[in-house]
Amino acid sequence: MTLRQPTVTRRRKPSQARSRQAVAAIVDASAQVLERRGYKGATTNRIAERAGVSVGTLYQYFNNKDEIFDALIEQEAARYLQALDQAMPGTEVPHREAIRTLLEAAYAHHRLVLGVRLVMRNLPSTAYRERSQRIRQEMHRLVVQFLKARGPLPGLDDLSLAADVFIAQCEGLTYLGRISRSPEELIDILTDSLSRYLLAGSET
Amino acid sequence: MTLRQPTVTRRRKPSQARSRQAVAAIVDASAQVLERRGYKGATTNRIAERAGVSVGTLYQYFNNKDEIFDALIEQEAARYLQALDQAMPGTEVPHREAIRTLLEAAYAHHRLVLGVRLVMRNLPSTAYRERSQRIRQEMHRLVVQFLKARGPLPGLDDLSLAADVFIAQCEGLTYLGRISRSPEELIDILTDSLSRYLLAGSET
DNA sequence: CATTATTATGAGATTTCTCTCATGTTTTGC
DNA sequence: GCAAAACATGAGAGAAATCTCATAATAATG
Repeated sequence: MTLRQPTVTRRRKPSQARSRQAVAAIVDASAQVLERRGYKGATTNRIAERAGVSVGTLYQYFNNKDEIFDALIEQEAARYLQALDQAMPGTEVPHREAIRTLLEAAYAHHRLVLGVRLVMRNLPSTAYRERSQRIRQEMHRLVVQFLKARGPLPGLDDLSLAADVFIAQCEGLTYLGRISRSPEELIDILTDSLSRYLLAGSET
Repeated sequence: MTLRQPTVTRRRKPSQARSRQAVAAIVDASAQVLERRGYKGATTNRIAERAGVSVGTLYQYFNNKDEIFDALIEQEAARYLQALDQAMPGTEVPHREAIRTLLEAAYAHHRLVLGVRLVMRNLPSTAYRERSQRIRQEMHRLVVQFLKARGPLPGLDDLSLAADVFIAQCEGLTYLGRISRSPEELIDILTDSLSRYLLAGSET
């Protein structure tokens, strides 16, 4: 009997520009198809078609369908955190405006975050938790850093707690965004809510 | 050419207690399998097995797999809203405690809400939006009613807006619940955040 | 410009799931 | 207690998706 290696990468690794482009197109296409047709409708053939390559090409670089989604998760998580990091306002910006800026950055990614999360729920639950936790921890770190940079806020002793409230708001923003008010309005009201929470003791 | 009726119910309708029990078991099983294996792993055979019936029985009452999830969505949405409605505290309860009570009710359902939402995202997008919107509207109505019953809150002119903030918090709670802090702690901090927002102008 | 390495292709073999149907069991009605 | 109606079963037909492989095209190398 032949022993099966776990998660063998028996696939080609792209070395030329052409193939790297193909891989990128496939991952991006997977996000689009996912968005349009849901998990059920996101077949490998459709993804390949949308990416403008053949299924064969797809399977040159991915062992199976879920590996594509794996790559998508990694990519989007990285992009999301990077966007937040870059949007991080300096201390010269007033608190309220700084909060709004971060919320805007979070909102800009909400569609993809949703798609990614949908996929993650279809992963084995351990892998899902591990990934979620990693992303969330990184986001938590960013927000704590943001709050800390703003100096001591009166009435806010536990920054870790405050960061969780912030993240909870971003989550809410993400989901409400699909159905109710307009993006601008949503960001308005959540800026308001968070300002009241974080700046309850201050005057600005 | 034969015209195909849209959504024909060519299935049996349960009339005996036995079959009604089977249908309920199937719907409940679908939620469990969904939770454990994700959308992809929720096959009709597995759902039937978990429900303790045969696939044949399953197809006596449902035209196809998605109809099971349809029933699940209806059931869980109804239960969720009903739970919120029943948990609605009277006006004798202090504001802060009343807020906590509602958040607890919302949290108690978060797992199922998550599962249901996962399914909904795999439905055709129009059906998805329509349902989401209906559920959200009902929830919005409940929260506005709650806020209105509590008399005029200083500094809160737009109750509809406040309700959206409330719902956003519930969403956040739901999602954070999977990964970070303990439920009790989460409810604590969100009670805090919401109290600060809703009661910013009052003294209680 | 010939040789080799890399990449691309898509028909279809294989796998997996959905759903049917012929048959058997239980309940109801009389 | 018997006929009819309702219900249950699960092997497997049919449908649908995943993934392979033999072949061809393109790029790199020297």
